[in-house]
Amino acid sequence: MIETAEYTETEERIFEAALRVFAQKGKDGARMQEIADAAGINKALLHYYFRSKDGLYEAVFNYVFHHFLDSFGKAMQETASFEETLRTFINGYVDYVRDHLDVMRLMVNAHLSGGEAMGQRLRRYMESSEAAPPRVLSEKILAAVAEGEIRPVDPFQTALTALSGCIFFFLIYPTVEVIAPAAADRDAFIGQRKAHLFDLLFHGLKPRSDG
Amino acid sequence: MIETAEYTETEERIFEAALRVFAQKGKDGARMQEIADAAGINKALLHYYFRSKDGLYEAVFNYVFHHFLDSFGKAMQETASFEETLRTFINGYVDYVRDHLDVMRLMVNAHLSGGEAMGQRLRRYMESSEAAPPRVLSEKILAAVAEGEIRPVDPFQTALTALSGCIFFFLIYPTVEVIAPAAADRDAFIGQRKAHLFDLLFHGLKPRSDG
DNA sequence: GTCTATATCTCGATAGAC
DNA sequence: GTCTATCGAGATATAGAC
Repeated sequence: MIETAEYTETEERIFEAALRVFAQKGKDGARMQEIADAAGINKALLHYYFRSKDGLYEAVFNYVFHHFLDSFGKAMQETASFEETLRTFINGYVDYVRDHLDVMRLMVNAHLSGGEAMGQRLRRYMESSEAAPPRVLSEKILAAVAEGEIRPVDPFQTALTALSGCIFFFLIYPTVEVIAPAAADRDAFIGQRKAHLFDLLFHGLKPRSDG
Repeated sequence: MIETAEYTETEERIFEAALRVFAQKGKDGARMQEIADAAGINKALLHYYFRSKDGLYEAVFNYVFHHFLDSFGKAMQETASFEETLRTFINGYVDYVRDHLDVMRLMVNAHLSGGEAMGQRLRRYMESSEAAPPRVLSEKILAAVAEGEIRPVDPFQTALTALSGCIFFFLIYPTVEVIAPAAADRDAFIGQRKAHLFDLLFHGLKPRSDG
């Protein structure tokens, strides 16, 4: 569920339904009829509120795009130790994706079809966004390396690995459930995932005496 | 490019084209006309070879599904040390996805729309597949933990993290290119990624004297 | 096997009653 | 604002010539 304060109740119902359908089927694969059904309204109303399918998609995408990037960057910036930074990133991202699965799915779908368009959009947005969590993590890693708090690693590659670990398993959860018996209890599995990611990354980054 | 030995030359051209289009647009979003154009043939021929759009998608999906899982499991099983296992997994997976981007995209697309169907399919297939690389890695981790070669970690979570690190960045490469200047040189970036992943995971798994 | 032409249906979008 | 009915474009699929 996304907080869409600036919309009326009906618009919000459409919005939520559209996000769900677009996220799963993609822009081309989605059907206006399916969105209308999901929203519990008539198909004509979609066009009354949002002029066209393109218009509806743009509205949903733009909202989601900012929502996703702005999620919890500030909390990241306020962390004191690197340990806290890493923990905030992992818990924050995993919780965010858990609570906004379709937001993540829509972003992934947008990457699948038309990656260049994705790049363009991001380029425009990035100029005004300093607080995207992966960027903040990257900077914190750079600082921690300089302080000797962690081993000398590539900050961007490391942030990318952390990000992957937080998101990818949600994307392939149907497969994960088949392979791992433990994944049947979703909440428990997510908890394990957070703990594992922190443990592995923290130990992987800690300086070592023996080499 | 995929090796499709059991198909004629025309069928193969269709196959490749269909994979490309289905991977980017999804099953519903794909257009038979676009596939025909990409294959350099007439639309009617698609129906001559594969009865329907559904039939074509099923053929492509089933082939890709096995191709993806069988990729290099055997090489994994033959590794001696855990260090070699990890290196084989990372290099193998990264290279495989680099060379078969659309295979990965099709699998991701299938997860986005209709995850349950994905689970069903996988469940059927898994019974006859012992060599899927993540499974082999998971077993090797379990053995290495027992031997005291690496720290006591959850084998499945660890394999999942390795897998995420090898695949996810390809999926969001358009975004990666915008954020990381280094990603403009794709080959170099992929090399860095392999090195980073091995370094971080290996150090993260190594036993430590200091706790 | 490969093409052109066409039938059939589905989807996005609009008109118009209420 | 919300509905029913419908138009017209574009999609899958087939028929039939070569």
